[in-house]
Amino acid sequence: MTVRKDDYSGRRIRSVTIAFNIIEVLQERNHVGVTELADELDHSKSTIYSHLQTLRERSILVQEDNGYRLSLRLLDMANSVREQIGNYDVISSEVDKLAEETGEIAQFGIEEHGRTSYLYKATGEQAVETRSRVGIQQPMYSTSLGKTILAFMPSSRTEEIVESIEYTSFTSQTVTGPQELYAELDVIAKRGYGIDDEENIEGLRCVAAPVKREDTVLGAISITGPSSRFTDERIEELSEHVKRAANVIELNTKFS
Amino acid sequence: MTVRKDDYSGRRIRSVTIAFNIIEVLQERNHVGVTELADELDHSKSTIYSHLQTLRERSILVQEDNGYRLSLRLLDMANSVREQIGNYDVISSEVDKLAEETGEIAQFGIEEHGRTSYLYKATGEQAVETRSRVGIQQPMYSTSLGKTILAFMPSSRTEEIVESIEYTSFTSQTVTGPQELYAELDVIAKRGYGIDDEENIEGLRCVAAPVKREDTVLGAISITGPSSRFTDERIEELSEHVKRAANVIELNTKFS
DNA sequence: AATGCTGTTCCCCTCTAGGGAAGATTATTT
DNA sequence: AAATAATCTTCCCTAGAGGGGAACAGCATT
Repeated sequence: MTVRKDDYSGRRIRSVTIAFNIIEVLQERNHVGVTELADELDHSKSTIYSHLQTLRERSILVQEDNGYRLSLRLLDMANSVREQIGNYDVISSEVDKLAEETGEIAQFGIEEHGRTSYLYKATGEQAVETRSRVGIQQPMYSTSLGKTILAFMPSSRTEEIVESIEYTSFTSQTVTGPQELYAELDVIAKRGYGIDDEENIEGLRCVAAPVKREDTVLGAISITGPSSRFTDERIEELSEHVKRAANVIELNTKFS
Repeated sequence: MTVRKDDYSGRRIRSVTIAFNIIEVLQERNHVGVTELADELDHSKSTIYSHLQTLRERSILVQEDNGYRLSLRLLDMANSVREQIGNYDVISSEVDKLAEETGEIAQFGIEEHGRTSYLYKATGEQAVETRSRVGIQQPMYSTSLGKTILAFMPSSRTEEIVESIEYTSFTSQTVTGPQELYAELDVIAKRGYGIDDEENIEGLRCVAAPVKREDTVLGAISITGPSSRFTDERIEELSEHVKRAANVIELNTKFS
């Protein structure tokens, strides 16, 4: 297996960075004008203007009366990403089912550059609000999805990631270093599912099961809920649900 | 109302163009390497490499064993776009309903830079295959969605668009110029719904109703199907369906 | 061990692209 | 309606960004 570096080496292209800064601003707030963007990103109006024209020509954004906004073109890109991941339909339908039958939050995540990225999320009837969102990243060591993925990927890759992590304690329960994490991963590997016991967010617990494929993991599927409802017994019970869902997804992964 | 130019003036940023060329290649095919991209886009490996590192740092793409692929970050962007459009939930549920009750393809589109962009698509039981896809653009003058939107937007904007169109005949029925188009728009405005009678694709007919808001149009909702099933009577019948769906969406558009 | 792939780094030189400022256009004010 | 103040857009100058070539490094295959 090729050794991947998760640090960022090499040169950066400044104008590309500027372009994505613009896109990021537009992601948070639409109908922004040239002047406003120039002020916010600390560039001259002419610079921003040229960028906007470039992005506009590429149909990344549209110009409307009251400013620029991101275009639907991005929806097409997102679709391509979903298709490339493969098995999106099975995954989403299993996550939906899980959310419905448990009433909680169900999610599917994969590893990207040593972090957990959410591919799909469904919220059940009594689900709590969380800040997790499709497409964003979270640390691997503080989430059930991340730890579960780590526990089942080829050990060479697991080590790469574990060693490159900078550990930050989000709560008093957060794993604080490699040794502790390795121990936890062992437990998960043996038990077959991973738990997040208020390690990422105070008051929230999760259970996750890996979706395996040959000698590696495609991702993991999880359920999240408030500690009040997520007793040890309930978690064990829920672990059966996630394992079953994971299994269904695995069975539908013959090709791709 | 501000006069918008739909032609592309001003300077372009070359490196941003290169970056999006890379993204476009990656959209069609994942796990592409540096060398391959350099060949395909006709740039040196070092150039492509720097770009890839930049995009990687921005989490636009991920580097895996067998090459680069677009990251889930794009799903997050797509979500922002949907949120910015507003009323996405009502729109998608109405389109779903429409597809289900008619068994055909139902779509919702908006205008972007004088073209029709698809925001949402649902396919019913007996739906035919089409190349339309969420996020992509089609001409306004050859689609029921586009013509319907044109028919109900402020006339100043309609003119701007109609005049800037370059007319291409996709089928023998395609509208061929401004005069013909204006006449058609009049009919649509009076009738309350628009029709595409094999004007965009041979063998396909569509009906669309506008989703209005104050003095302008948010977009339009349509049903598409094979001419064999879409007799004039059926179309008139279906027009009621789309008008009803459009109305439901309108009623849910108080804010935003 | 040798060859042929990849990805990565280095350096040079050109011309890109960022910035300032002035000109257009539209909006707001009086 | 004229005047003012915002925008957006264009133009030009010049520093340094970034594209390219080539050499290097790391794997894989033979």
